[in-house]
Amino acid sequence: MLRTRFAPSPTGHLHVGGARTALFCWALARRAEGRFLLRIEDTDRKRSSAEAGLGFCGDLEWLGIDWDEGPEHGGNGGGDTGPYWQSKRLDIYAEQFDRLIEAGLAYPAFETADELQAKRAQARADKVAYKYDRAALDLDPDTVSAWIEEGRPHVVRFKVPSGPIVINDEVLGEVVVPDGELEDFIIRKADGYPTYHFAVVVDDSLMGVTHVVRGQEHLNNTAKHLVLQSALGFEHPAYAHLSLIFNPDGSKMSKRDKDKALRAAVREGGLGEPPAGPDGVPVVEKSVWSRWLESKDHQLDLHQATALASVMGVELPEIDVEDFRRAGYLPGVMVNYLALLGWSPGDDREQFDAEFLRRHFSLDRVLKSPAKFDRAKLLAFNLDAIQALDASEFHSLLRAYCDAYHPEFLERLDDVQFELFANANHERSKTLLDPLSSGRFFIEPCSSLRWSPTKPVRKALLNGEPCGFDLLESILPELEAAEWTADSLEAVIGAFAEAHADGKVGKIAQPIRIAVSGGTISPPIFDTLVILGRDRSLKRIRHCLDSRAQLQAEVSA
RNA sequence: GACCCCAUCGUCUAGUCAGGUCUAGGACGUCAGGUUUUCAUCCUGAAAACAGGGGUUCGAAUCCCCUUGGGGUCGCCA
Repeated sequence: MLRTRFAPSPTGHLHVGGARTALFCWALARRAEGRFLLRIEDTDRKRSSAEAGLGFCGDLEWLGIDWDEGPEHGGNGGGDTGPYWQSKRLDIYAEQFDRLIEAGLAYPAFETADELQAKRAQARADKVAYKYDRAALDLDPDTVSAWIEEGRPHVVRFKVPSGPIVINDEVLGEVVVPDGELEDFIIRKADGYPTYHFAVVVDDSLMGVTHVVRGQEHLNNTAKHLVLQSALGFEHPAYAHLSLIFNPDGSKMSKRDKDKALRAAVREGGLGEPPAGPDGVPVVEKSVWSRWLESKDHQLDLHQATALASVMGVELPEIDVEDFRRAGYLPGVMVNYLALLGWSPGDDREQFDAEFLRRHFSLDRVLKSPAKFDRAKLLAFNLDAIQALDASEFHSLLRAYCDAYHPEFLERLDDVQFELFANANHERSKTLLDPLSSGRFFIEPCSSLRWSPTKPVRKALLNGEPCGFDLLESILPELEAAEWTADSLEAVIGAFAEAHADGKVGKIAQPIRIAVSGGTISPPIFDTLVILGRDRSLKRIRHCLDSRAQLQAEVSA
């Protein structure tokens, strides 16, 4: 049976590259009626945290990617080839280490990380490629035993056999790594934990993974994994390396991009100290701050990063699935768009759902070349998907979205108003966030409205004869007398336009829009008035008329 | 620097593996018109690509080589 796995390290949210890998692994398994498993690669004791693991489980679920084996979460997971956290498989690795060492295929090495670092730096200065010199192999066996006896810290290195290594990749074809390219890489760290290379090989084999689908940044690692598999007597799984996803500028879209953006901003601003937040307290603790600046290995957590970005006025790049969810994209659109980055059905069809993908996905239609992530196209797809929704679907999606990210809309609009608000915004929304950012005026108090003399405002209120203010003045009594429904308001305003504005509804609609919203953007004016309600609408129009003199003064100034 | 990967409109791509039907198709974006009470939507139309050079072949976007360009990796990270 075909088995695939997605094996993220729990360092944060799921980013789009990881999401696409997971999606392809999932689709491949589903298509073949195989199994898809999730495994947490938490062999880095410094960086792993429990919450982060759960974070991307939620992201996967939101995308509709379910897994058969792995951490149990929301009905997914379980399985009998676990545990699915590498940190809980230490005894399994220990067994495999012993086999390798006994067979003479791995050996202890005593250089410290700092010593190795220095040698690498030296090699770079000398402009030669660095490779571990196998010094530990020349050590006298008695010395080695004595050192181990006395507990001297050491790593275990794999003795890489000579000869070229051939990778048969399902996407790239045959890739040959020439003889002598690999050094004797470390398979067990000084703290006893396996390195990625070792854990991944052992786990993939023991978990029965038949197809390894991962990003192309792993292509070089595959050579290591192949020789390790041979040494351990494991079968080689099939490999498929996916091309990278790029930012619009052509660099690799990376989970570290947010961190990079912040570092750049800090460097540019010449910040020595962590800046203070609105409450006067530094947004990042001083010790965290200096540790962060010391090394690129340290990243700020999401909370700190967001706070820092906000006080510095830096826009963090959207790279996590969660970022797009927050920005109001639909999960099906993300799946669709992600799938299109490197895969296509082969005809002109571009828009499809997960069901289509699981029926048609195959590795032989995966592109070798990298793809840039195009926000504009994603946005266009999101618009199409939103428009394809029926009114009640859009309404409930918008409600759920507000509930998660902008509860103030649910607090200040009652159920009837909210439904009207959803309906009135449906066809003009590209994202679930759109109606909220253009519709803030619906939930703000009337007293906070200000009319600034921008060009469109001047045009609608001050220009012409009669001008918008005049028209507002004269329609006000009619509105006060009107029944407050969209139909009746339309009739009243239509008739007014016929009588006083050359039959052009726009001439009166736009002044009203500006009066009640403070700006030039709103849903259709009749809907807007109904959502706002009679009292608030009339109050705002009067308020606007009251500010006529001031506005005129500002214009002449 | 060493090794590896990649190369069709600005972007995602179809076509490449099985060379001719390709005066290279679609989508997003852009531009020009049109519809519309604002914004958005919607409609019509246009511009826009086989990176360059050598081969192979009757014939090359498609096969081979070189160049150029882009990217990845080179951690006791994964």
